Amino acid sequence: MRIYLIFLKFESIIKNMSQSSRKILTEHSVSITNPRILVLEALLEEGNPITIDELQSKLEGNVAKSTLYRVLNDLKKINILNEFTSPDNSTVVELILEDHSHHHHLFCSDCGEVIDVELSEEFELMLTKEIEKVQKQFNFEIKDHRVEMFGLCTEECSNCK
Amino acid sequence: MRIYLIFLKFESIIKNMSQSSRKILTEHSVSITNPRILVLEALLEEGNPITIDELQSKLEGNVAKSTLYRVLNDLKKINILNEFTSPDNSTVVELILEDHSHHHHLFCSDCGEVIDVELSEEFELMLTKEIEKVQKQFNFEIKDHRVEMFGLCTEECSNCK
DNA sequence: ACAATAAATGAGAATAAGTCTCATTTATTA
DNA sequence: TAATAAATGAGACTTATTCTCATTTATTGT
Repeated sequence: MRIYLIFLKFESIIKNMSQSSRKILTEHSVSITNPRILVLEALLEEGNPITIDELQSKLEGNVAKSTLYRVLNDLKKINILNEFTSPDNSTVVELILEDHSHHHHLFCSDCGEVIDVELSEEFELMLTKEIEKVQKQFNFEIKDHRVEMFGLCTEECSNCK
Repeated sequence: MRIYLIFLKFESIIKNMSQSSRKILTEHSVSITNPRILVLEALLEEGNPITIDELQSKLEGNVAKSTLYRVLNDLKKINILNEFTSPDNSTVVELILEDHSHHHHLFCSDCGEVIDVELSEEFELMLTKEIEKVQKQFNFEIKDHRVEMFGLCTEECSNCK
């Protein structure tokens, strides 16, 4: 009975992933296709920034390479995908979910993991003020910003294998 | 006479570039070769982050492509070159000079220019505190950080063409 | 200053990430 | 459900970067 309940819960998570994916696509008036659902599911399941390589292996050959890149570009176009480069020069990709607020990135130079980090409101406020100064100084209109932190996970770090 | 003095000054800047380049190489016990001097001179002359493409055209074919990449890797190894990727995915490179203090980057999504930005001491202090918190939270040893700002230069911006 | 040795270079081949093409398949809509 | 437009897969193509190897250049000890 217990196991059955766990199974039900698990199944509903899977179902939700697929439903969330579909919802995301319709909300952005993008046609619902299998590769798009698979890519979105993989990204939702990961829930963290992920390299293209990792994404490709998650997809287990179910989406052609050309299609994968096309789908990622589609997601970028509707502004729900963030793409950046890790210090070891691999392309990292992550879904921008409404409920996942503004965040920054922590890179482990050892295992390559990328971790989402939220900084204090107090800090963000101060950063906003700094950015205003920079805008004036350089006559820029700053649209976005990001703090990147580089380091090493220590032995006990649960985020790294 | 005036022109001659200007010429002398100009010549001494050039001479200094070459001498600085040599100094940098000897200080890091890296053998002094023509391509290395040419690349260092180009980077010193630029004084700002520069894309590989721009660097290549500055070198006017005087350094082979393979050598250019090798020299850049040499400079990275001795920790005097910083490499990162701009939002439009081109590789950007910049010399780390002792006198050029800790700084951040401002990217123009329009013209692609990358500008070095220093933020206030007050802000850096606060960021350091935030980073300490992150270190504890994720059991990380954070070695470096960087604030990236993305935006558009306005029409009057002197940094963009 | 010079010869011997080790290191660096140039040219182009090799690799890998990402894009493009085009014939086929799939989704949308009327 | 058929017609049409859009998306896909397979692999060719492009471009950034690395690698290879024969030749050139720098370094070192004499």
